[in-house]
Amino acid sequence: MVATSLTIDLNLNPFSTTHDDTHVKEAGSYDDDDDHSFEKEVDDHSVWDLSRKSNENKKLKEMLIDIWDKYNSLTTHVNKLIQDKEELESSPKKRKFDETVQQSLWKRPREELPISGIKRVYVKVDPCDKTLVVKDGYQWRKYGQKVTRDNPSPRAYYKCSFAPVCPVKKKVQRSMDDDSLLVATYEGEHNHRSPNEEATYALANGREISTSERWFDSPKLDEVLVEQMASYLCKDQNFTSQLAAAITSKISDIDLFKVC
DNA sequence: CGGCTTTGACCTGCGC
DNA sequence: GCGCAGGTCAAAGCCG
Repeated sequence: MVATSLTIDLNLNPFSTTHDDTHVKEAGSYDDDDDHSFEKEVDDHSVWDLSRKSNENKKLKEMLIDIWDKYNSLTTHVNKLIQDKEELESSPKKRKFDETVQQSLWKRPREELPISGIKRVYVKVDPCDKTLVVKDGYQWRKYGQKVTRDNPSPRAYYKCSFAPVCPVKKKVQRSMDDDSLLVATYEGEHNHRSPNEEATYALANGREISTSERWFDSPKLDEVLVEQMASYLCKDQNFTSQLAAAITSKISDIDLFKVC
């Protein structure tokens, strides 16, 4: 597993960074009778500061994209590991049973299944939560629910909201062995970006996503994205310590201005 | 009012 | 051909 770490120079305080020092000194050495020169210098400083922040903003956006890519690849990797582990732990008899079920599920012999067309994803959920919802970034429309013979838990059938343009279907059913595990089976490949990827893409291009450009216009999307990013960043001690330092520095500077 | 979920009915494939 | 089981349809109801 690859450990991910961030080194972020937030530069939240425009007067505290090393390359700002000379500028602050110059600004502080003006005579009172040179008002115009001082104003011009303040304007220059604002423009320069704006430009610098704009560059930092751009860098942060690039980092956000990178983080999101890493998050996606890690999720895929974890799912694969869980799947491998389950296969190893299951007895030969059970494995044979699973294959029989898998074949009957899709009404096609296993060897005829497209290798990348069908994939299973295991999602840990609260056992008390009886809803068959797997949050995967895409929007789904439920079109059926059925209790199957081999599992007392009902199976939910979903189509991608962009059907018939997008042919992807998914089935969600609680695992027989583990009540807190949902098994999502995907059929087909999305022929569009996920709403999360769409948001990240738009962010990277430095523009808002217009309603017509969004694959779907859900206010929950931003919320989910922000939560995921916040959760990811909070796990990085380097980031949190630098953030704390930057905030402390900013607060002390504000206090300093008040005194002046 | 539009979009989504629910749920019973119907369709389809497979084994006997 | 029949019965069974999984998969899909579509009308009704719900909700924001």
